[in-house]
Amino acid sequence: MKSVEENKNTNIYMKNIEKLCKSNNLKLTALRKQVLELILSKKGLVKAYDLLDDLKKIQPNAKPPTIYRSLDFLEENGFIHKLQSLNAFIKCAHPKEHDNCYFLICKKCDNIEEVWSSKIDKVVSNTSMEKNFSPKNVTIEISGICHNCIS
Amino acid sequence: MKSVEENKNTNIYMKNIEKLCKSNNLKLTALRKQVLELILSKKGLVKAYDLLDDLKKIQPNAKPPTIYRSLDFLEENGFIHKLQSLNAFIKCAHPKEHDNCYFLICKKCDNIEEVWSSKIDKVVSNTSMEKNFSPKNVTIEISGICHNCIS
DNA sequence: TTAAAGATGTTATAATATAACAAACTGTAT
DNA sequence: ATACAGTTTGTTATATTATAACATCTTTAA
Repeated sequence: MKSVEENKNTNIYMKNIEKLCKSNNLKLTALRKQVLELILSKKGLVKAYDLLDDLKKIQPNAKPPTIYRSLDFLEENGFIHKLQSLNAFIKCAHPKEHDNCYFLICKKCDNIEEVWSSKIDKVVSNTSMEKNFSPKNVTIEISGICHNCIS
Repeated sequence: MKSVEENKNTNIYMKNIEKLCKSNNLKLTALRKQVLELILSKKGLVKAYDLLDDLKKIQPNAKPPTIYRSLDFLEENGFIHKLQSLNAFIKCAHPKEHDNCYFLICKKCDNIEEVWSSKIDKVVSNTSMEKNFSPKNVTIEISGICHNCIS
C-alpha cells in the first residue's frame, strides 16, 4: 500500500512526464503510461518479467514484447534507465534535466542512487576527446556499500 | 589464421598470466587456460556461447557452466572484463596493472578500446565519497563513434 | 479517404545465465 | 600413504532475459 505522500509524488511525476511528452511530440499511449506507472509503483529496481506479471493483472494477454516495447520507448526518451549490470530498470530521477548520470548501487540494501555530476560529464567528454572518440551513450554503474549500510 | 606477430603477442600475454597466477596463488587450470586462449584468439569481443561452441571443438562435452565458471574465474581475477551493456567478454589489456578502467565501444566497427585514467578514478572516488558511498565495482562503458569511423 | 507510419497483438524462439548435485581432483595434516 | 576438506569439473535441468516475425489495429498527414 502506498502512502498518500507517495501517491502525490507519483502524480506530480506523471504530470511532468505527460507535459514533457506533449512538448516533445511523444506518444505516451495508455499502455506506455500504464507501464511507467507500474515502474513508479516500485521503490527501486524493476525486472522486466516482474513488470510483465504486474501488467498481466490488468491486461491478461500481455506478452514479453508488450513490456519490452514500452521499456524501449521509456528508455529512449529518458524516462527510465536500464541498469546494465543488473538487467533491471528504474525510473529516471530527473527526466530531461540532464544527459548522463551514474548509479550508486548498494550491494547490501539494494538501494540505487542516481547521481548527476558535471565533473563526471567533463571527464568523460575530455577523455573521449583525447581518444578522438565521439560518445553517444554513457553507462556508469558503481556498486558498493551505501552510507546507510556502512557501519 | 593468426599472424606470427599475433601468436607471439598471445604467448607473451599467456606467460604473463601464468606468472601472475603463480605469484597470486591462483589456479590456472587447463580448462581455464584453454578458455582464456580462446578469448585471446578473438580480435575483440567474445560472446559466452560462441566461446562454448569453440570449446566444444576441443571438448565436445562442454556445457554452459563449463564456460561460465571459467569466465567467472578469469573476470574475478582481472584477466578479462565483462561488458555489461553488450553481454560480452574481452581480455583485459593490462591485467593487474590497474583497478578501474573504462571502455570506448564503437557502434560502427565494434572496436573496443580499454582505457585507464587516473582522472576517472579520482572523479569516481570523489563523487562516491561525497555521497558517503564505498565503491567496489565500477562499470564504465561509453558507446559512440571511434576515431577510425568519424569521417 | 486512403496510403504510410506507428503501435499493439500474438506466436515462437533465441540468447544469456544459474541451480543443484555428482564425480574427480588437489593439497595437506596426520 | 591415507584420509579428509576444499576446490574444480561433469552433468542435467531449468531459469531468466530478450527479440524475430508477421498480423492487426490506430493514427496521421497528404
